[in-house]
Amino acid sequence: MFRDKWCGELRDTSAGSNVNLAGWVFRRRDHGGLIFVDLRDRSGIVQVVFSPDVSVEAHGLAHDLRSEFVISVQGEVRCRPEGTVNTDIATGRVEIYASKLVVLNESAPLPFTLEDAAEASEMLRLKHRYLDMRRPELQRNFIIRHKAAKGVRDYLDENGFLEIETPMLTKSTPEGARDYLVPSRLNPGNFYALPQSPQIFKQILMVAGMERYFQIVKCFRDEDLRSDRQPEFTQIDIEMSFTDQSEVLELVEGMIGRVFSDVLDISLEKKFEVLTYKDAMERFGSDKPDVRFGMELTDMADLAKASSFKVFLDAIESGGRVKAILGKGMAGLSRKDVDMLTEDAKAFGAKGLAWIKVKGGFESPIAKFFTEEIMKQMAERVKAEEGDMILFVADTDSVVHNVLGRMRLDLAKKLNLIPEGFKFLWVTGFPLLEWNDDEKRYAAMHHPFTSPTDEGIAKMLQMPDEVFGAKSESPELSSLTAKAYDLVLNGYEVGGGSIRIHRKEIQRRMFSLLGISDEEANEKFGFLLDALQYGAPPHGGIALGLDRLVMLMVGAASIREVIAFPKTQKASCVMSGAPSVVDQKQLRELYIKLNLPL
RNA sequence: GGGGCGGUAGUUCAGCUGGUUAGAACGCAUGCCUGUCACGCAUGAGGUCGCGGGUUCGAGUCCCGUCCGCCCCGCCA
Repeated sequence: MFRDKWCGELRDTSAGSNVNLAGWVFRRRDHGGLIFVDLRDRSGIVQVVFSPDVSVEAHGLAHDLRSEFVISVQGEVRCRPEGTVNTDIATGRVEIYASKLVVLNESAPLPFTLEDAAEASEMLRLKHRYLDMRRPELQRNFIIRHKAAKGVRDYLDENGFLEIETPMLTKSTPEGARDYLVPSRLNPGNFYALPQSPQIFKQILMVAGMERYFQIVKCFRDEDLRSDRQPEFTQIDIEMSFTDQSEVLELVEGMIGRVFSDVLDISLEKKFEVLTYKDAMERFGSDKPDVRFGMELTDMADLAKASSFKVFLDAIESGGRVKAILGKGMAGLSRKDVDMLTEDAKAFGAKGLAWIKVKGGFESPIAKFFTEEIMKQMAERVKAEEGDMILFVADTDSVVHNVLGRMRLDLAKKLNLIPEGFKFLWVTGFPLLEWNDDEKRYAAMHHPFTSPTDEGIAKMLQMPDEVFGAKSESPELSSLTAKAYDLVLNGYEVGGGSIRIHRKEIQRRMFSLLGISDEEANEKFGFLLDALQYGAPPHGGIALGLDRLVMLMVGAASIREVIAFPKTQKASCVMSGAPSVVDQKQLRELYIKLNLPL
């Protein structure tokens, strides 16, 4: 036995007792006569004193200790002498007088310091992730991640859910993200796909009468990375039978509430705020708005109409919008600052940015197009006060919302308007379909198994066949709403789900609506369609992004801080070197010939 | 596919309009030190300035290309 106590648990109540500890040398302070070592294990740090008065041998050995040597120590816990207590650490009232020291392993000098003060570059941290993970911050992240996952399991278990595994080697399906493919040796020329989510399998588990399923499971999507997106990530995947939207929301609210209270000791509001997709877009210009602060998008069309500003008038004339946000305290911005804002707006897709400063009257290049009275009403509507600035975008509906939605976030960050805390939000009533202008077809906004609303189903069943697979956008189809819902936390989408289609003929109609022929549907999704004809119960569910949720819980800026071995933006692992070339032999076994670009 | 930022000692960085021997702090090594806790003191070692090419009498610095990392757009049902 190497140890009988953890470093971080020692208090003055243990004074006088003999303990065995094991861990890493965090810091060594060698005074010649006395040597102090901060010994670290996962639980924390405790000071070990090596004195020739206690053990000449241990003291001699301690001279050669270096950072991150692995040692075990036997010694007496003593209260520290008057005036030497360290209030910065939990164990600061005691120290261990070492009677025995064993060096279990030495360590080469580290490529970077483990002290949090000087952060190493992320690449270096990832290359030596085993060192990075020794840092208390990362240890805390993984403890919280573990507790969150455990809270989820406990809660779902108590609510009658069964954790059931689904295959990792599965079938490539059209729609959605790019698949990671795995060649099949036994079936030359054929490939498995790694799951983008267990969607179809969990629906089939409902047909199988499992009624309540969950899984904490890796999913894979071969798309470009972001600070909140990794090619492999973990979902809390949930599906239940005989359910409806409100029951799913209630379940998740309970689960999240439980996790936040268990793990962070934070009690959330019992019911989360609910916004429709339409309201979210109108008010915040985003389907995943951060609602911790206001700065809402304000419609200015009626007032803009009363102006002689052609840009505004044209936008309204052609069915577009004129909306504004309030730039709190931004009237002092220089010409250059405003130019930069305009560049931002253009980068987000706007043709330009109009503005009015409230600065002892109204100051604006477009002031001449407005009466004083109109500008006064505009200012009142966005609650602009002296020193503020009103920012306008006029364009199509989607451009206005996208640009102002992004600027709202950007400016709020710059102006420090976003309060700390956790604000959950449901976004519901998503459109069922999204027109893809490049491919001249509709795509499912959520996924093709999402149920339309009841009215939507009725409409769909009545629509003439010509509507399906239409090559142009149809107002009828665009207005269909889905029984889908997203869970948003502080501006991040942390979950999404829906009530599913459980009747075969509706699923078939859905496929044809998406321009997927009966033949293709049978080939790609035949197993689901088959299953649906044998008494599939009504069902629905949700999937939550565990990585994102934990990232927000620990206050990290990137998902990589809560993943043990994350990948870089080029989806490589700098520690293992994956991905890498493989032997010709391996390729031959798989009947694969490379065709690389020059 | 596109935009932006970065790559100099083991680490974090500085290095101006091109100019002598490329610096600092921390870390590392050796020695001294019995109350430190970012211990202190003394001495010392340590550099392919990401890589390749070009301009120039001369390139860490300018130009072109390329690789890598980060942020964002597109993409992510």
